[in-house]
Amino acid sequence: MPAATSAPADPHRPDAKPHRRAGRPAAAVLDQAGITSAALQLIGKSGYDGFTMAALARTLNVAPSALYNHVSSKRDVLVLVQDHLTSFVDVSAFEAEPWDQAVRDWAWSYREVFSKHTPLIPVIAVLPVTDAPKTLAMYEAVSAGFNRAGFPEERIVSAIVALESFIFGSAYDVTAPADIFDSGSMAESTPYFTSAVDRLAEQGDERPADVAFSLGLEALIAGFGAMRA
Amino acid sequence: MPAATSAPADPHRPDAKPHRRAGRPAAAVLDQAGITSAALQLIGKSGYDGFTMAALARTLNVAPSALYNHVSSKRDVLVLVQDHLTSFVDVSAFEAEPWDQAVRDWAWSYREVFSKHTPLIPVIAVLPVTDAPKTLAMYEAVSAGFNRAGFPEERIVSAIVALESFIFGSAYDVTAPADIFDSGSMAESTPYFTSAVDRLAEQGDERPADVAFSLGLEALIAGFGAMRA
DNA sequence: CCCACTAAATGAATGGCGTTCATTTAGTGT
DNA sequence: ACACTAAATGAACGCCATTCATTTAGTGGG
Repeated sequence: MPAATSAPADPHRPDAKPHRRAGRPAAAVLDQAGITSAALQLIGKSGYDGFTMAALARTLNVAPSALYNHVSSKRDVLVLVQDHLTSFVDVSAFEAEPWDQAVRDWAWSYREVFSKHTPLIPVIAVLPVTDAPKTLAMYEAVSAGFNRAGFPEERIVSAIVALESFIFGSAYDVTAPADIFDSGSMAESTPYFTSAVDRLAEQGDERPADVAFSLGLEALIAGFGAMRA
Repeated sequence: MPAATSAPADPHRPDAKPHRRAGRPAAAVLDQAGITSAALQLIGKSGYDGFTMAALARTLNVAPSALYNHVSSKRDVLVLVQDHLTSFVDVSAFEAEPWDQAVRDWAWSYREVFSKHTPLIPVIAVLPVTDAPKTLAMYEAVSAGFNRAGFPEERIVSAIVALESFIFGSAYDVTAPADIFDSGSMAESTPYFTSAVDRLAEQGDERPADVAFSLGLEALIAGFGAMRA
């Protein structure tokens, strides 16, 4: 049985090889890194609908069943992709900017990355950090930033969870159709809402999803910022 | 072709029948309301994994293909279920409580309902309101409450969207495993985060998801509350 | 009264999916 | 040269949503 996703290699010792009791065939066509990048490519080209184990195997010139020597399920592949994507989330501001700006930069970057991968959100949201080392690394960077900014330690995790929840929900908004709030023929029975929608449309040309995200994010930053020592 | 979900019957005239040019068979075993309630029951009993068109048809004593006379896809059924569930979200506080308490009550109720139905969230989040009359009614009640409280009209929709995003993301948290933040063997390489997780665990016995939700919600309420006239 | 018309239900078929498994292939250390 | 093993194969399996030609059974108009 191959190493499962839940026991990833220690990134600090990439040479570390699992204990083996006999010879190992050299010509390994497949490995988790290769599967991950092929999956990411395939998703980029065909979307999540076109992302099937058969299609993934085809891009790797391999039989579908061969994948199961390196991965225990399709969900496993999604977890690998998710963790890889998380390394694209920019946490650098936590070492260069004041706390509020760091949170802002991180949150926008986080939403940006996953708004193109909303089918992963149900997976991420309930995934133990043990199964996602790069995600864990992101949490570490953010936690360190909160700590450095004098944020009360017992609330750090809750604040991150709250921010993340808002970010995930907002990632969906980005993909919503532009006319999602058009009440159409029922407009006359919903005067308050219809009027509010019209007023929004009159506003600047900024994307509605961006306006809502900014509004909520600034409220969260202000509210949490007041908790610092 | 049967009436689609996107053209629901006017709730104010339940007797209104679509124009027909010839006789209509009386023994209609199936209709959208029956399908919706059967679907809800089935989901309650078997979860979303057990919710298949075949299983749904079985509970209605009907062939799977018969469903397609009343519904155009499985997604359509999910939309019906979603809209029905939304009528369980409590918006009454907007007519009885001050604005901040009304938002609080509504948000907790909203999260409560959909935390048991997270597979619907990807559907709701991008669903045009036209296809979901009860959801539209909820927006109307909330908009009216914001208006009455002196909230600037051009920001009402953005505020609701932000709150909703936070609620949807938080609904996932409720279903996450308790040990989701256990960094396990990698604890020593993530000292800040591990320490923050430990500190959280030392706190009261309130569910972590509830603490995070409360933290974020209060920040949003405070931030948005300051915008009122 | 019955006939033309229709909505609704049927059951078989389709194509795709994720996954399993017995088997084969091909390197490796002893 | 042999024992051992990881990895790849290809054929199956069961399940899924959906389609479609056909049948069933009511109804209003003549």
